[in-house]
Amino acid sequence: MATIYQVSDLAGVSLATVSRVMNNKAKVSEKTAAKVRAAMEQLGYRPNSMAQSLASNRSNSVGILVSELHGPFYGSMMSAIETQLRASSKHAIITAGHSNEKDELDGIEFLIGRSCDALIMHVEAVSDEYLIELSQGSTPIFLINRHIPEISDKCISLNNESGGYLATKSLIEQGHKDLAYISGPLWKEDARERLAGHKRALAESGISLEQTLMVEGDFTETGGSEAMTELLNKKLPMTAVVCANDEMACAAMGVIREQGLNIPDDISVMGFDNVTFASYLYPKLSTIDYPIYAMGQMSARLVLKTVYKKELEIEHLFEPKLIERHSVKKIIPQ
Amino acid sequence: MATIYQVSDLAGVSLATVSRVMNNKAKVSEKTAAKVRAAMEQLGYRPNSMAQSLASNRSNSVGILVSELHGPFYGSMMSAIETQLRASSKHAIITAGHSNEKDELDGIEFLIGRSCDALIMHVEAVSDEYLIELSQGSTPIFLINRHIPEISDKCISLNNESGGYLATKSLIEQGHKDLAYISGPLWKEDARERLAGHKRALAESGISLEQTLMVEGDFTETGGSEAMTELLNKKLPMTAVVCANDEMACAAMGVIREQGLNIPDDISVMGFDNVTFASYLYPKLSTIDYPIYAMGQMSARLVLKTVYKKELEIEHLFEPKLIERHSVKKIIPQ
DNA sequence: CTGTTAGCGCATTCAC
DNA sequence: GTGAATGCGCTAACAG
Repeated sequence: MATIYQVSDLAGVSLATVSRVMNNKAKVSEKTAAKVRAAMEQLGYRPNSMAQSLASNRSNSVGILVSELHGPFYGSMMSAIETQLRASSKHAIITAGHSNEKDELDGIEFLIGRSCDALIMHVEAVSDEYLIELSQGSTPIFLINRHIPEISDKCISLNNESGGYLATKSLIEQGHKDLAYISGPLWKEDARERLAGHKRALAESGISLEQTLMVEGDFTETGGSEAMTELLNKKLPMTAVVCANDEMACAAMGVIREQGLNIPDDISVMGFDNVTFASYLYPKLSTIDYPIYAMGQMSARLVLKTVYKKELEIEHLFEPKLIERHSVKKIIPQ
Repeated sequence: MATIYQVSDLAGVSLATVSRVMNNKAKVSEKTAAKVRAAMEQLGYRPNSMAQSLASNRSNSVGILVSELHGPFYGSMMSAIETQLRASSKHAIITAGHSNEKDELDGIEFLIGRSCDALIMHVEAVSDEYLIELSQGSTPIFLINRHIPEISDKCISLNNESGGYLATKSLIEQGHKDLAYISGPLWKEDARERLAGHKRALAESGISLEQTLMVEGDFTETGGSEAMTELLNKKLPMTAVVCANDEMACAAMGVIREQGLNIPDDISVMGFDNVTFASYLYPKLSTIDYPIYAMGQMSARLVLKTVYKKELEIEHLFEPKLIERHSVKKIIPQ
């Protein structure tokens, strides 16, 4: 790899000048600039970004921490962020936290160590206190799908409670009374919030919790299958099941069908997230739209605005909305 | 951030010694090592990886270039690689090439500029020549889903032709004669290979190409919908459609059903890739298994072996296999 | 076993 | 406008 020295040699200027034309800071006469550019071209020169960051203390790259690298939800999130960032010539460095504290901490340290100019994180295991402290540090951090009042200007979040409410509410409005609920893992905040929304809708309609079924899932397909199986085994009346995310809903649909039951005639299914494949299922899944792409984009804009001083409008709280497709049946009261 | 100097100060040793205990190279007496560790602890010292790489010319991180950050296929691939790498304390730096030459080149340069110790790439737009030349460079590169004879020791690939053959062959064996094919974008090598396999199966069974339908798709759901619609509009006899990947198969199922047709009674559907959601579709999609997780893992092992000198067994060519589920109907000859 | 001395490739004061 | 000097934080010889 050619270095800045070789370029300055070939161009017959000092390395400071080369540096200047690279970053087009300070004025350089068009004539010498041309010489330098020619030399860079000829040598196939590429600045070493490690050296750049070491010297300048910034890297034009932002660290992204997601829980997993797979799955439609994180896929959309990563895509959204990367696309938005790249449009401003910033790069994303992505790593996974696997929803456990050790890996999340590890990932955060890694990203900070790589001198990312900022971090955008979807973290679930680290504490609010830790994040608040981290936010005082020299690397700006931004949170997605998590709201911490003390640093709410750094959060992009969804009203999960409202989403949970909408889901159950719509089922009730369509005549369902015997509802089952497959929650997310309750140590996760969003899972708790969605459940809270569910309970609010129930309470509002005078349906007591006791007369409903609930199983704790884990947001994965495997967990969804197990939960649905457990629910069915209870042999209790149930005309609809609301799932705390689409992956579980999808798996639930599978086991319902394996039991010879029809969706939505025997059991209606409601999801949450509105991931890409929700509309490709059969029947098409009714769900709650989680505007993760827009939120990912917004988090990148937040970074662009805060760290790189671009003029941008920011929205911190997003609202979910109901998407009615074909997995829910309207019950005619008899 | 604390630097190595502050640590050496506090511990009362030279910075060389601090460096030694960090990398536990060379022998350091347990006593001084303990002092150093205590100092590091106390200062919350974290080595600056930029400085480390600049000085050592290696970064303990490997660059991953995928076409997209979303989608089940790349999700599995990234997860597989990251998991395997992390088990050896190496980190992945991921970026997207968007299947176009500019972004792929850009991504490669970015990753090399970040002094990745190696690159694992799923590239489609750059030329073989470019890659061969790149492989002579100082950063080792490895290719996934692409076979270039000149550098086959750096390739982890799938026998796509065989996969294409298996798919069509199985349909023919089940009595289908009026086949339609939705290919991938034919400028992509894997799309061409899969199509070649399809043609071989056809030829072998004496079915002429003329009596089959074919439309070029683009591996996306949108493209799959359009292609299937086009196929249906031709109003020609068709008992089965084989799709060059699962995303398109999924979309094709959607439009088939919208036309009031039944799967597999009216039209059988065959996919390719066996992505996670293939088994969650209804009916469950029959497809060709692309062991992308294993291949991603293997590519990481290749890096571990070649670059980091671990003892590992490597397999370069993977074979696809037929997964029979419920989207294909056996036709009883009358 | 431990300390000293040079750079790694670049950005950034300062002078001129 | 342009060049010379200094340092970012660390590794890697080389001595001792």
